Amino acid sequence: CYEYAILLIKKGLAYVCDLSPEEMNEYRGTLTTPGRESPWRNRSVEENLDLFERMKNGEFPEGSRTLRAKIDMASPNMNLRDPALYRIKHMPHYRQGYKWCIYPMYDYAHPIQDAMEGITYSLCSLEFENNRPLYNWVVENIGLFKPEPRQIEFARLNITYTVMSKRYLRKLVFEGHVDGWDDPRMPTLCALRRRGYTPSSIFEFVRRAGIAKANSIVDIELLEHCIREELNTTAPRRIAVLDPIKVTVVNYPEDKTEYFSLPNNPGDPNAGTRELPFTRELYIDRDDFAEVPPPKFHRLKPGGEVRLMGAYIVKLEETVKNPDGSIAELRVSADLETRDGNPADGRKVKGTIHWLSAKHAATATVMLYDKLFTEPNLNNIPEDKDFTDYINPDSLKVITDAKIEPSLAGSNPGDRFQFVRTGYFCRDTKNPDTFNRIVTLKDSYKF
RNA sequence: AGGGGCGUCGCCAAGCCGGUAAGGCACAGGACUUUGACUCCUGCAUUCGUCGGUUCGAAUCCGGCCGCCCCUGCCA
Repeated sequence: CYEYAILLIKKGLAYVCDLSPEEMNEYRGTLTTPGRESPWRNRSVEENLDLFERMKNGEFPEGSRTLRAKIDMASPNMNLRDPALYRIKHMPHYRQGYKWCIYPMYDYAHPIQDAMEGITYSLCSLEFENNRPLYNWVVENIGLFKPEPRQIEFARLNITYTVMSKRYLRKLVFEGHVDGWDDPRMPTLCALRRRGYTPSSIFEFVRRAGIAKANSIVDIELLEHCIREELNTTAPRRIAVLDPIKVTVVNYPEDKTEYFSLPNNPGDPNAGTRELPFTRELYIDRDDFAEVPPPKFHRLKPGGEVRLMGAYIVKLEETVKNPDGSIAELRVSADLETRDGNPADGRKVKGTIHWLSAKHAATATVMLYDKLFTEPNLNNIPEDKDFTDYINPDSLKVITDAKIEPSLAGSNPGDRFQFVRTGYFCRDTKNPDTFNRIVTLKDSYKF
């Protein structure tokens, strides 16, 4: 950059200006009125060269002088009103230490660096559109770049219910609203990775969202759709009972253990199967039982039947309660003829629920992540509000005593599964005993 | 106010050297289902910010207006 600056000085296209920051601001004019030329604008090439050299060597204090491009103080584009190219900074240079005291401005260094790196299309976001004429000015007036780099702008990605700017993300981390840059609720790549999002699902999301110049905010549902779509074909199904209640199969022998074979992916026969132990004492999810069922409730209810996935059809016989009224245990009877199919009498059982043998189930911690904010568009909140006012208090629910099927114990950190009827989960890489919910399954059932 | 951009379905987004509105997400029905998942059908802009002009014909060309974003750092 330095050599090219010398070149521009020699061409009479750059000059050392002694205006103070305040003066320069005043000379710049306003959006509607032209600026005035600096009194130092027409120094000789020799003087400019000498002063620039001495700026570099640290002879002048910070803020005393700048190297400026000689363009047009009356330009309607403020960036072209003799922008600073170099300013003095008395800070240690990464290689020259305190012997080097000048540093180039972004607008000057950017096109040069692009050219040196062989960049032909320099992509950036919309707010740099006004800088493009200056980018081109540098490229054209240095005139030495073989493929001349070109700057092309496009709109940055925004997603509903989250923030994307570094400034905001930084605040979330530093104020402790999240556990760090890789907190699985963050939209950072390291967080998405920890959450369980695959690179391919993110690529697919970005591809479908598209690239354009309109400021926009993409529905988070599109991102979720992309990871569900991928994991539906690749994630092995497993059973986890997040909020367990005890179920006793009254007509099943106390000391018997049967193994049922469940598909790893019902949509993909090649995915194989795994064995799941069945005993008299089971766990099912609290959500799958209702003492007073809402309409169209296809799960366990008084007098009703459900299919235990991959096993028997079961009928609720009795609800045992604790003294405080809470449910202690559900007692059901199994139709032992339905192990491999439907009942001979042709009756239809609508619901299928997941279950685990109490004796065999392992315990795990499960992190249920939800949207970090309650407001879809954080760029659109009232003036007197801060974006942190909209943080979702329920963005994380920790379950410490979830029951998981035994086979999950042999999985590795980073492995992804579909917890059947619940969602997609990823074994955490930082805390291997926990599973992160990547995304829920779609659920068309409305209470 | 001067300049630079942008405005097509709830959210994205093709189309834009004129020929009569792709696709995805979301949503709503239905089929299938030992995941209320998946899959599969079906529906979802007579209209392209708006007004007017040119034309046999305009989202596409022309003009006015409206709305939103960016620009007055020796930040990036």
